[in-house]
Amino acid sequence: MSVKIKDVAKEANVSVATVSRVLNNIPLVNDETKKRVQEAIEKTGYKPNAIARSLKMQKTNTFGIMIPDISRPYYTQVIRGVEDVCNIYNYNIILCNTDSEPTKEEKYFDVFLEKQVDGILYIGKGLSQALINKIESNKTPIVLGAVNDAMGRYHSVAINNELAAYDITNHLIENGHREIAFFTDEDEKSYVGQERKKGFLKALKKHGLKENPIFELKGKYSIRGGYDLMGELLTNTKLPTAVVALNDEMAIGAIRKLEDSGKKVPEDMSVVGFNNFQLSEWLKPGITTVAQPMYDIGAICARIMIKMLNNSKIDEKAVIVPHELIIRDSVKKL
Amino acid sequence: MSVKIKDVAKEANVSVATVSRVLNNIPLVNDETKKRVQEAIEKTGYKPNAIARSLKMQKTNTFGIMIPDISRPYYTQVIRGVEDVCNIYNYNIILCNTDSEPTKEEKYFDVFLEKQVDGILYIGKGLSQALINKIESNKTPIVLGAVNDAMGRYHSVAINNELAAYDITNHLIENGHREIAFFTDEDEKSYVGQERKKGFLKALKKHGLKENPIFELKGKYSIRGGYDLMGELLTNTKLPTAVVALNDEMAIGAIRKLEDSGKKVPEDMSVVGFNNFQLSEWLKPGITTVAQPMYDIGAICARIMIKMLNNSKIDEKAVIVPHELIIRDSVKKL
DNA sequence: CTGAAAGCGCTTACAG
DNA sequence: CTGAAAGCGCTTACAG
Repeated sequence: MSVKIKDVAKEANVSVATVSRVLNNIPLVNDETKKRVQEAIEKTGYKPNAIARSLKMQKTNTFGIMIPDISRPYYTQVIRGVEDVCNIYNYNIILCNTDSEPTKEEKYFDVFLEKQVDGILYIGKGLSQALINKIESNKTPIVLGAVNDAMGRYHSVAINNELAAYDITNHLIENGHREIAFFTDEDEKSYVGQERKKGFLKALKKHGLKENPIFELKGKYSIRGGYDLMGELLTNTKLPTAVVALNDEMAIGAIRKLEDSGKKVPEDMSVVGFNNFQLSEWLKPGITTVAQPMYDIGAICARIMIKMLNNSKIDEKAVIVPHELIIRDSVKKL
Repeated sequence: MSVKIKDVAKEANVSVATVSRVLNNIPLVNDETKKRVQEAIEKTGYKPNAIARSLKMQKTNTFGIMIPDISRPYYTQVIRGVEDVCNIYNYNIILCNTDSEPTKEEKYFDVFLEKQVDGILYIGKGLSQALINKIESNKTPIVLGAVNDAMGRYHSVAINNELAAYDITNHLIENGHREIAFFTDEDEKSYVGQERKKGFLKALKKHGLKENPIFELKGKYSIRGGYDLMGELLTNTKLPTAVVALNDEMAIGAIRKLEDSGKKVPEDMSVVGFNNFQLSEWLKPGITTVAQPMYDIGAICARIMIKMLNNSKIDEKAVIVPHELIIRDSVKKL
């Protein structure tokens, strides 16, 4: 049996109330009593029971965080950011992989409530209506990472996805590209996918270019996904001179397929990605991409959450973090 | 205010004991009463409070898991394995990044105890003496993932690291390599590093080859680390024909440095890695490596933990999962 | 400055 | 089959 506060109290010859006070650094304890209690704690090897404390305090110092898939490097960095600030403020996190499936998101939301988390961090493609209903019928604070809330109801931290897509498309156009393919998410409801599509189209429009529907391909956010999509694209008789892939893994797959088909990047086709995957700088060709401050997104989410719990004032509801166009070698100047 | 078991009881006109019984599927409840309670639960939208339950039951259904760094892909897969089986059995996990630093490991161990986790999963380079002391003065079950316990005290799940290193070194030797460099961990205490070194030396010895201390270089388990190490290696006047890097990221970095120095892989030097990093098959050249079943390691760890908590019999203390030599294009036959 | 007591939201042995 | 009550290990308002 482990030692309880009662045991410490007995050892120190005081009441449990007093022990609790020294544990929580409540000032009005006599210095000598305090020392006696501290010695008793030391001697007994007492460790407070966080569960009991949570029940009494109605606060668990735990966040629930849902992400699509922890084995994807993008999310992994976000989580590290969250963890690092959580550690500073003594919060723990419960992690759930949703695979971006709304039913899993809903299930885990309920799990979080049962576990009495103090706040929920949502990272995913966007809130389903069912999830919004759950959020609304509940007072648990929520913050969104890597997505914005289209309606501006909840706190969020993300880059400006539309602008990011605009920037990289613009980069292509300024390098003389006129026919540009777009490799996007197979999930039409993806908020981020939609935003980037908007930015892509806006850049086209600004330069008087028209979208070619044949060049918009939907697939998986993976190397294999990009590889397959490029396979599809190459069946066309007319080819674009460049492709915008919605993440770097897709871009890597697309490049590999091009090379396997005897084509060179960027000589025969330019390919750009998104997210600045850690490997993207090491590959040949280095991949031109848009970097997101993933670690910061996670860290800021956690900070906002903690502020909400402390009822501190939070400056802006939707925090936009800066993206950065990273130019490497996968784009040819025409 | 959220609804409590008391509110449900009132609604259904029964005692809280009865509500608790239907919640926990304890059979001896009248069918009709049961239905009334279920309706009341539905109506009030009651969700049980897991914290209160944990306090009473002395069981949190939570595992603490410590890993070096969640942003490294190797660990990320392990975690996914853990999570997936935890979900099946309704366990949650609290995650901590230790960066393989013993002081952090010790700190988080205490955090886990305070949080009353039901079990601890240790993933790291090996147990420090201080950590062992903590484990011993405590009854919380522990299982080790990706490392073995040299003394056989604790349950563990890992590949046979010595044999894996032996196999891949052997592969090099059978391809005619006689001078082989070894890129290893800068941390001498790494248990895994030591085991692999043993296997490396054993393979050398078997073929009557001698170790060349100049060719053993210590560095970081990252692309940058491999890049730098290769830079160091290349300062020698005499060069090996092959290098064994202790992970694929290191191997990728080494290859990049070779290429940046105008050398070709595998023509000028062969390079092999470890772990079968997801990108290793997509690169040119494809990297010859040893695959570990990372997801399975995590999943099995979790299953063992759960068995321990149920006092089920567990067949073996140290589970060895199979590794696999994956031959791609980074080794030249001499 | 300190202690006795209530209460956080559950579960379960006991009695009926 | 069901309920009253104790208790899990804490914190804190209240009284002294």
